[in-house]
Amino acid sequence: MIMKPCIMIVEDDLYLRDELIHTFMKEGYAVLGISSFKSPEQEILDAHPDLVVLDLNLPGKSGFELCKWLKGRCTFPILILTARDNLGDELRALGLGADDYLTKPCHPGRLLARASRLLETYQKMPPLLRFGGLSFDVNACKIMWKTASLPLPETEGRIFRLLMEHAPGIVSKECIADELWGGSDYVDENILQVNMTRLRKNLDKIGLKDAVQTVRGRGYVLRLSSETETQMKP
Amino acid sequence: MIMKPCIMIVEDDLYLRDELIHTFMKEGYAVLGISSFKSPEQEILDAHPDLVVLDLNLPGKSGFELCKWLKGRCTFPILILTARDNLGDELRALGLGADDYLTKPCHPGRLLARASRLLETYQKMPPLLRFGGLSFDVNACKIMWKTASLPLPETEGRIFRLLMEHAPGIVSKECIADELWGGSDYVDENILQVNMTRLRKNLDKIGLKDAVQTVRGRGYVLRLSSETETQMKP
DNA sequence: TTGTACACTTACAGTTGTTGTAAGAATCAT
DNA sequence: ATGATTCTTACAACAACTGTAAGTGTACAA
Repeated sequence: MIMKPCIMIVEDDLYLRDELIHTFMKEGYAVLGISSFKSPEQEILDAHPDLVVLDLNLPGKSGFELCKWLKGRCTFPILILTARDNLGDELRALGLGADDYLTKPCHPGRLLARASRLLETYQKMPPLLRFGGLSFDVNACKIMWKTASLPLPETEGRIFRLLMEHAPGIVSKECIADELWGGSDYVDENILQVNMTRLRKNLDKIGLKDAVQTVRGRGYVLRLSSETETQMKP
Repeated sequence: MIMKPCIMIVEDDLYLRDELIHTFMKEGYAVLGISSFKSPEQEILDAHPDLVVLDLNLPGKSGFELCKWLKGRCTFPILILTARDNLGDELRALGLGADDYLTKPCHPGRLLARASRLLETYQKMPPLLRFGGLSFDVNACKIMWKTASLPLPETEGRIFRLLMEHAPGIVSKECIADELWGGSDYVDENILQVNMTRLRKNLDKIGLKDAVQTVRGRGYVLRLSSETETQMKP
C-alpha cells in the first residue's frame, strides 16, 4: 500500500485555493488547504505535508517569513506561487530556502510538473529530521551538529528521534516506553533512564550538553541552550 | 578546509560557455566547461560535478537524452538552460528528471540563485550512490533495491561503495585492498575474498545474486544481470 | 528538616554482530 | 593435467549493544 503524497496549499484567495486543490486532486494527490491564518506554522506542522505550495501575500505573517521559519525546522520542499513577478522577490525567496518560484497565472501543467519534480527529489533522499541547527539522519541513525557527526545505537536513536519529532514539545515517558518496548507491559521503568543517561553522554561528546532536559513528572524535552542557540540566529 | 562546489557547463556555443564559466567563477565556484561532444557522458562522469548546467540543443546526443542518461546513474542536480522557450520542452525535461529549467537569455542573478538553491538542497541530503536501479546510502551503509533495504557491515559496505563508484568499470583487487587496509602492506590476500563471499551472500538476500562478478586476473565488477536489468529499461 | 517519590548513575553480564585467520575445496586457463 | 587463482566454511577474538540490578542523588511538600 503506497501512501499518496500530501500537498498543503497556503493561499488566502479562496477561489484560487479551491482551484489549486482541484488541480492537484485530479492528479491523485492528497491535498489540504490551509484553514486559517491565525497560526499557519502550527497548522502546517500538524499536517506533515510532503510539499507546501505557498503564496507570498498573506494576511498576518508574510510568505517570506513563513518560508524562512518552515525551512529552519522542516524538510519538505516549498514551492512559491505568487503574483509578485519580479526578480528581487524571486531571489529573496530562493535565498530563504524556497525550492521553486512560479508566478501567477501559472499553467497547471507547469505547476504540476514542478511540484512532482520536487516531490520526487525529496522522496529519494534519506529522511532527515531537523530542529534548530540539529539534524538527525533516521536511516543512518546519525546526528549532525556543526560539522560533527555522531552515530547512535539503535535504542538511543529511537529515543532521539521521538524527541526530534516532538520538539520543542515534551515527550512523556509513557510515549517513549510505548514506542520502544511496546504497550505498557514493560516492567522496568529504569531502562528508560539508563538509556537517557547513555544518550546524554553521547550528545555531550559533540557539545550538546544539556540538550535533553527533564521535565519532572512530565517527560523529556529537546532544548538547545541559549548559548547554543545563538549560532542559529541569522 | 571546505571544498568549493564544482559546476560543469554543458553548452556548445563557445561564447555563451565562457560567459557562464565566468559568471560562476566570479561567485567562487569551481567550474568546468565541457571540452568535446564525442562522449559527453564519460567526460561528465569523470568530472564528478556537484551540478550540471545543461543545454538542450547539442551536437550529437540531445540534451534530453543526456539528461535522462545522467539521472539514471548520478545524483547531482541538473539545471537546463536553453533557448527553447516552450512549455512542452519544459515538461519533457522535468519529466526526465531535470531539476530546473531556465530559458535564455537568463539573468545571471536568477541563474546563480537557482543553481545555488539546487546545490544547497543536494548538499543537505545524505550521499546516495546510484547505479541502474540500485542505490547505496553511504551514511547508513544500506543498499536499496526494489523496495528492499539491506544494511551492510562496515567492511562490506566499503567494498560495495568502491564497486558502485567505479561501475560499470572493473575494480582491481589492489585498489580495494589499498582502500580498505591501506597501502600494499596488508598480508593476507584471502581476507578480500572472504569479504567478497560475505558481500555476495548478503546481496543474495535481496535478490541480487551474481551482481558482483569476478573478472579473473583483473578484479571485480558490479553487473546487473539482463533479467534484472529489464526492470530498468523505460 | 525530613520523608517520599522521582530521577540519575554505575557496574555487570548475556547476546549479537563484525572481523580476520586458517585450512581446504573448487574453478579456470593453458 | 597441473598450477594459479578464486572461493567457501568454520572458528575465535573482539567490540558493541542491551537490559538488570543496586545504589546514589534531587526536588518538593508536610
